[in-house]
Amino acid sequence: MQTTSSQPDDEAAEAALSTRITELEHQLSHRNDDVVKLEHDITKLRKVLRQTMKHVKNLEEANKSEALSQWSRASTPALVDSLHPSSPRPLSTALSTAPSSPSRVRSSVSKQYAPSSMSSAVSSVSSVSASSIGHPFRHVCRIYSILRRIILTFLLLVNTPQHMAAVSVGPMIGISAKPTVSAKRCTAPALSYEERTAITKKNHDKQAELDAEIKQWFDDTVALSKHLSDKFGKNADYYLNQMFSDALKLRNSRQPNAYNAWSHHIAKEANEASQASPSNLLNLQQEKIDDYYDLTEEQWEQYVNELVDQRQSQSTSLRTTQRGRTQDVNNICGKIVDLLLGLKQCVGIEAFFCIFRNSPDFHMSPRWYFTLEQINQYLATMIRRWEIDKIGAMAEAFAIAGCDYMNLLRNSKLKGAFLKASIRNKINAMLIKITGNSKAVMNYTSFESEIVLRYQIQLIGWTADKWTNPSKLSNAVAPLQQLLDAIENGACRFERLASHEFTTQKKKYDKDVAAGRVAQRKVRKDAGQKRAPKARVAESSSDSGSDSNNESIHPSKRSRTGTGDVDEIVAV
DNA sequence: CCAGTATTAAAGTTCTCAAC
DNA sequence: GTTGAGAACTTTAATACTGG
Repeated sequence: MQTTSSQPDDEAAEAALSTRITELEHQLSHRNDDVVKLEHDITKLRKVLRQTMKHVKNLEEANKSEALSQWSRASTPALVDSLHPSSPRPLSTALSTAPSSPSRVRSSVSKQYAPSSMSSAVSSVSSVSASSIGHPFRHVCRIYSILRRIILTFLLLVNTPQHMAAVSVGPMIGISAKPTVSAKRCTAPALSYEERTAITKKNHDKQAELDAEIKQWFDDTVALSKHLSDKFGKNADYYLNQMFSDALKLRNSRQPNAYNAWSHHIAKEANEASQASPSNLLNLQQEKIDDYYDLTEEQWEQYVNELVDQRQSQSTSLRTTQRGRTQDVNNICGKIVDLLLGLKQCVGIEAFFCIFRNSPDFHMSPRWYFTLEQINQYLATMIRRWEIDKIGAMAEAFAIAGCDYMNLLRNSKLKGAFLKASIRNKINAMLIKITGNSKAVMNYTSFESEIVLRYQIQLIGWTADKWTNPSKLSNAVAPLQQLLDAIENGACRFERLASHEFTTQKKKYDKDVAAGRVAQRKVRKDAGQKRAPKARVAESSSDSGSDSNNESIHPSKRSRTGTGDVDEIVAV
């Protein structure tokens, strides 16, 4: 009987033992999984730590704040995301795009004057380590705390004055405002424990109510974006971007980081593989996130360069269609106008611009913009031939001609006039340069006395057949072009006279003057004579209109009729 | 005395015209 | 269309005068 009674006991014990073994095996397998995960995460952290130490070296040599910012942008979000492989989307994306709680809004505002990227990175890491990560990741949290200490050390390094790489200096003169005297704070009332608890509860309730209201507003907004998406097409995110980020569109684009560059690369590959429909980037990122961590630094750099090239191509490549070009012009004009008006408001400026085409393939009338219409009216009054239609047309014609003036000139007369003007301008510029006198003016008639002896310089390499004012040279193009070339390549130039050369030149000049070989400026015909009183002069001037034969009256200067060849360039 | 103004001549530039 | 001559026009410098 004992045997029969003990046998079932043994069987029960064996079954219980078997169950216990199964449970233990099950727990062990879970623990093994945890260990594998832990090892995996520790490997990733070591990799990040190595990169961090490398950045320490870089920071000692380069712009520390910039490098640190780039590092945090490139590495930290990916690191945070890596610790939540089960999350439906990367944590960094979720953190940045999820409806912000009021407390998060406050913290972001308070950190905007700190090194923002690092602050946010540290807070992200901190929040992850403190709350979200479960028991198996306790070791990871410890390593996180070490990392955080390293990051904080970086912050101190960067913010210490002797490590500043670039210093912006404010204005030398500041406007001194009346200092604000802070009011003396009242002494806090003595409250009992119950009263404090009640106040705390009241504040919490108020905050919860506010959070609920804001959440409601955000949910409504998201619902509206979905409604717009259904009604007008396009993704709902597009409308959220329109609502929240429109003002940011004028800002410069962000520097591409390695994660974004890799994302761009895999999306491009996927889209090229399946022409049918564009792939979902978030899904792609989750599927291939392990590939990202296996990349070498060279591959990171390669992907970043690829993205930079792509952006550059988008911003500067030739638009192939008329519509694309027109849209581009419209967009850029709108942005320029916005920027100028912003400057006008913020700084106090007025401005105008003219945009015109440089290719006959693109059809667009020259566009002018004035922040103030009166500027155009004033210029039209004060400047002869300020006609924006003509100026725009001339600028356009010049640009289309490849910015080569000679291509625009129809005949040798115009070409000669242009070459003479160029010669005059360049000789005047040379004279100003060698004399150091910004008001020096070339004198061809009295060149010997007014230029050579006055400034102790001489002009060598003059190629024209005779020495005279360029205006009086022949309009033949070839010799004028030869002279201009000589001036441009330095063969024709001013040179300083040595003292003995100057003495010789001076003696020769004096001799010529004595011999009457140098034409002197005529003596005024009224020199030494008393003139009529001013009142009488003014009176006779006022009568000039009725007495045009009065030779004592200075003839009124006639304005040019403006019918010359230069105006005809507009018709090109 | 000196700054401002008016007048004039000379220098420099642009335009017209006629010959080729 | 090109070229040269000269007229027409503008700019600059020199000179003289006025009035504070």
